Amino acid sequence: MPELPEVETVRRGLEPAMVGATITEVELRRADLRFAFPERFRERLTGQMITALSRRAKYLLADLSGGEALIMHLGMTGRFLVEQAGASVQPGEFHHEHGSLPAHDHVVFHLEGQQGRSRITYNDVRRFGFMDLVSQSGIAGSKHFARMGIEPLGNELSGELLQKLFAGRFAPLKAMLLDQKIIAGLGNIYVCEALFRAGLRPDRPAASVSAGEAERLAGTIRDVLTEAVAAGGSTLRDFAHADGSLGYFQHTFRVYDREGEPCVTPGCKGTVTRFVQSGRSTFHCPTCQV
DNA sequence: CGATTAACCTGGAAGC
DNA sequence: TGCTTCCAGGTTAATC
Repeated sequence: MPELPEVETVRRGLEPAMVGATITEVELRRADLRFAFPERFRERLTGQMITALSRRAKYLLADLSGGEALIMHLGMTGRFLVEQAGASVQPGEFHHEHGSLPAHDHVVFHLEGQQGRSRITYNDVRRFGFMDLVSQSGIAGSKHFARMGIEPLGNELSGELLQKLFAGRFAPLKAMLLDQKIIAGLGNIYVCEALFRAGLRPDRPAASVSAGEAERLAGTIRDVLTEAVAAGGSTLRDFAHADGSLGYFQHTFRVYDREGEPCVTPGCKGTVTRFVQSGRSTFHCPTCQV
C-alpha cells in the first residue's frame, strides 16, 4: 500500500500515541509476517518506553529506552489503527473503526502514556510487511539500511547526483527510480507522477537523461512527494491514517490509474496510456513525455 | 555487477 | 450465481 508519503502520514498519526508512552503488553497473533518476528519479540518490547518515532524511506523506526529500535515496514497492505482509551473505559471496551479487518490483525501494542492507555493494532492482509529489532547504534549498518539509496526529501537529492547515479545504467528510468538502492521511498504511483511532471518517458534508458532533464526530475520528485505528504498520502483501496481518516492526494493524480483519459498538459492532445514494465503498470503520456 | 522475472499472499473487481 | 483470470502504494531470491 504505502510509499513514502503514506508512511510519513502513518508516522505522524502514530507519534502522539507512541512517543513518551511505555509498552505494557504485546499481543502477537502469528509467528511471522513476510519474515519471522525476531527472537523474544514480546519480551524485548514489553516495559520499554518509546523515545522517538522516525521514518527512513518506507520504514518506520521506534526508538526504545533500552537502546534497541523497532523497525516496521508496511509492505503492500500494512496499516495501523490507534485507539485511545478514555479515563473511564475498561479493558475490552476498545472497538475498531470502520474498515478494519480483525482477521488480519497480527500485532497489538498496548501502551500507557501521559494521555492514558491506548492500543495500536497492526493489520496486514497480504503480510508483505515485517518488523525487526536492532540496536539503535547498528541501524545504519543493519541489513535493511546498509545499502539503501538516498532519501528523496533530504538535502542530497539533486539533478547532478541523479545523473551520476544513472551513469552507465541502461535499465529503464522507471526501474531505476523504483530501485531502493538508488533512491529510497518512491513506489509505483509517485514514480509515474514524477516522470510525467518532468516530461520524461518511463522507458528511457536511465543513462540517456541529460543534466537539464535530471535537474527537472529531481525537482518533480521533491514536489510530488511534498504535495502528497501535505495531502495525507493517497487512498486507493485500503490506505487509512492511524485514526481511520483518508488521504486525498489520489484526486491530484495526473497519470496514475487514468488510462484512456486525456493528458492534462495544456495544449497536449495525448491520451494517458498504460503499459507493463517489470511486471507493474506504468502510466504515461506518450505524446508529451519524451 | 547489471538487468529481468518469478515468487511471496490475500481479496476485490471484471469477464464469461 | 459461480468460477476463472487479472490486478494491487513492495521487496527479494533466482535466473541469464
